Amino acid sequence: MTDLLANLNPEQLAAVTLPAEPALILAGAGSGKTRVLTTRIAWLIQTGQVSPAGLLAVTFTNKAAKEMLARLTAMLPINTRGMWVGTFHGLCNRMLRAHFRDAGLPQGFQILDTQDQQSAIKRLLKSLNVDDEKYPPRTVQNFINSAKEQGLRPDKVEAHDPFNRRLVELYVAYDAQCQREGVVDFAELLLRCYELLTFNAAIRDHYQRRFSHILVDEFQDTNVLQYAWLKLLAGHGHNAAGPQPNAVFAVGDDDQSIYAFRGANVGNMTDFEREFQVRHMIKLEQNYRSHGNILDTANHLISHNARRLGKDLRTDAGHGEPVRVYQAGSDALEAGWMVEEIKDLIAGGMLRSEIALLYRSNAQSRIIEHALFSSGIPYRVYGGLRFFERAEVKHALAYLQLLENPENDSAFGRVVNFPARGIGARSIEQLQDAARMANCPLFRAVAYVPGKAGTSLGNFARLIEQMRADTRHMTLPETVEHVIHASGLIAHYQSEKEGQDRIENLQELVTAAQAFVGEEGYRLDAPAFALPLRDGDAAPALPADGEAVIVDDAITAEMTPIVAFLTHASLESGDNQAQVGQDAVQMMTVHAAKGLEFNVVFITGLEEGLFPHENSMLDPGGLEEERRLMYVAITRARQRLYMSFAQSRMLHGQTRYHIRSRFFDELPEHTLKWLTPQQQSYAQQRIGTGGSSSGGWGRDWFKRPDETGYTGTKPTGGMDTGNGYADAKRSEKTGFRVGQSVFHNKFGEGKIVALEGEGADARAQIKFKRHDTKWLALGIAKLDPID
DNA sequence: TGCCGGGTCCTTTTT
DNA sequence: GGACCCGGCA
Repeated sequence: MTDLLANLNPEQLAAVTLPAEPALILAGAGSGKTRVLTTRIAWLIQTGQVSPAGLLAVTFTNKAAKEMLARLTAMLPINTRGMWVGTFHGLCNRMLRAHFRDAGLPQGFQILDTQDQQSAIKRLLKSLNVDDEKYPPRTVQNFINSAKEQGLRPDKVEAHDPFNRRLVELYVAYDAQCQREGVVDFAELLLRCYELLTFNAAIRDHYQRRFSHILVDEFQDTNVLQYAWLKLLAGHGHNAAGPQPNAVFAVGDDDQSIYAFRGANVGNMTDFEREFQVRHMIKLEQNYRSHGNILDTANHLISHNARRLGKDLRTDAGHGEPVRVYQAGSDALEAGWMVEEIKDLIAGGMLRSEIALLYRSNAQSRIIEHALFSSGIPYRVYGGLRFFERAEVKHALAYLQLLENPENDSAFGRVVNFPARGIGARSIEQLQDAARMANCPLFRAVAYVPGKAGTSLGNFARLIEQMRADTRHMTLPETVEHVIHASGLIAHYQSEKEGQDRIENLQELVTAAQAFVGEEGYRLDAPAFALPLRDGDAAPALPADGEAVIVDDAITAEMTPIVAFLTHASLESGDNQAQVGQDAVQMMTVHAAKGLEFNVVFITGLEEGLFPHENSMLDPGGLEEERRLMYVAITRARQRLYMSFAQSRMLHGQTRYHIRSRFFDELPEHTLKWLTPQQQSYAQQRIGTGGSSSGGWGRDWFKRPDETGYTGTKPTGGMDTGNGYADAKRSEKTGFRVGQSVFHNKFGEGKIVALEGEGADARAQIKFKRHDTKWLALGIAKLDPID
């Protein structure tokens, strides 16, 4: 045990060895957060306070879960298989698989990823003849997901206007469609599981008794529903199984909350503190990653945020180098400068993989890639399409889905005519009519379509039936192999000139299936264990501590290997790129960099409108989130940090002129070293600003703020600044607020960018999706709020 | 049925 | 600038 706790600093030690009570650990960047979390688990087990089966640890990403398990195995000689360590979605999936009947789901329910969900919604809108100008699939999707993430079923969603009432109707129809087809989207996994625990006392009691310790990683990123789910499992409040709620050990950093835009609620941290009457709050402020100048820069910046729990990172590492700041004439020059710097670094012995190039938005990567490519520096771009999201892979998976579940109309629609087999839009329409008449899935409606269309559809149905028969006794990898050939996918891509990569990906899918079978130990002859808490069980058979593995195997046995593999594919979309292993410069968005660290970090494109992003100003608190994002970016660096910005940049096909980011005005002077003079050189001016002169935020961009009196708070133009709360006040006068989405009968959907005047003079500037940005008089224009 | 061209959109993203 | 979607045409 002494081994386990050796080398922890006093705060870490205190956190690891806290008593079994609610605790909140404020873990700053680079403060050894994962170490504390895993050591805590190991310590709890080793001291006999809990068995591996009696704790639940939840993370956001599969990567984090795997990392935790790997470190745990290194610390303790235990079998981590069957332990409840995973992502929110993974753990909910597991519970739903075990209790599928109680959850009202079919046994082999399939999981929709974001793409699948979008196409399901498109299909729904089409079948209901909904005007997709007024109700774009994206809008409907966001509406449904955000409702679910707040734990709201359609009957609980407040809708005060016709637009929202219609959205609620669509939400109802969408859920019905999913239920009919036996599919579940990501948010549904969580909501369904939450409802399972809410409405089924026996199951709730079971898990509440079982998980005496609950550990949560990245707690600042939890949304309302996830927090509610945790409260249920913890036995907090009136639903408690026993007098004592289970010990929730939440680790998070409010300063690194960068996912509010997708529903994360930092407020969960203070709510948790209050609702669980947290007596143990420990701050981990000792940073083991970055040099002093880098930390000072980060601390200084983040101190400009008003809403913080408060925390200051410190290091023993010494000041180190200053933060280097570079002003470039253009985005191309910025990239060119970076390439030169990188060459020097590499020449000086720096590993390429220890150099990270960060940017705010993906669109910025292209020009940097171009520069790196031209000078022959190997690089790797993170983000973008992942393995299981590729079209050809999705096609193959759709065939597998259809083998398993012929009711899955999404899968049917995806591959009925892919590869092309003469089934066109008209045949599909006939089929849909038939399905509607007979009130059955498309697959079964095939029998009711007469004539030529019926014949080609019949051939397709027979193809699927044949595949199902042929693969009945095959292993999973054999099945995948068979399907990619028998479906005609391989042949199709062979005839396509650009098809070679796709064929390789399909082969890779077979390999993935092999790896999956190997890892998960799926055997077709797996003994079927009885599940606890199944229908008809008089007394729920609660697995005693230590029997976690049995439950896990039971779930495995309930799922066919195909369902298990499909689930794996949806919940874990795979790696992005094949070229792992090579020593390459790392390129990614700041969001993607969270949790990573590098010796050298370049933060690029630090310009007003880009970083902070102009759209962030529409949300209340948006600027603070951008600042946290910047904080995350800075704290990725160990030894050397560069920051750069360009005076002109190609954006959306237009040259735009930006002033440098206001964040520069929030950094301490003494940690920065400007590599460029304040005035750009003549040569830079010529290359950088050549041609266009439109757009921009004004004419002072080429001067430092101290010369112009520019305070860094207000660029010209309609962009609102500051905290966004001022606008919330204005809404009392006009009934509208900045950032609000509205619908106009003529111009369609838009977002309010600015408001001015009051009463009869009140005007709103609205950025319309399908039209230009316009000023409209609120007394005259009829605007419907749509959010 | 399938291909081409025009129109439109464009922050961040995990599951 | 570029990806993606849809509509029109061969």
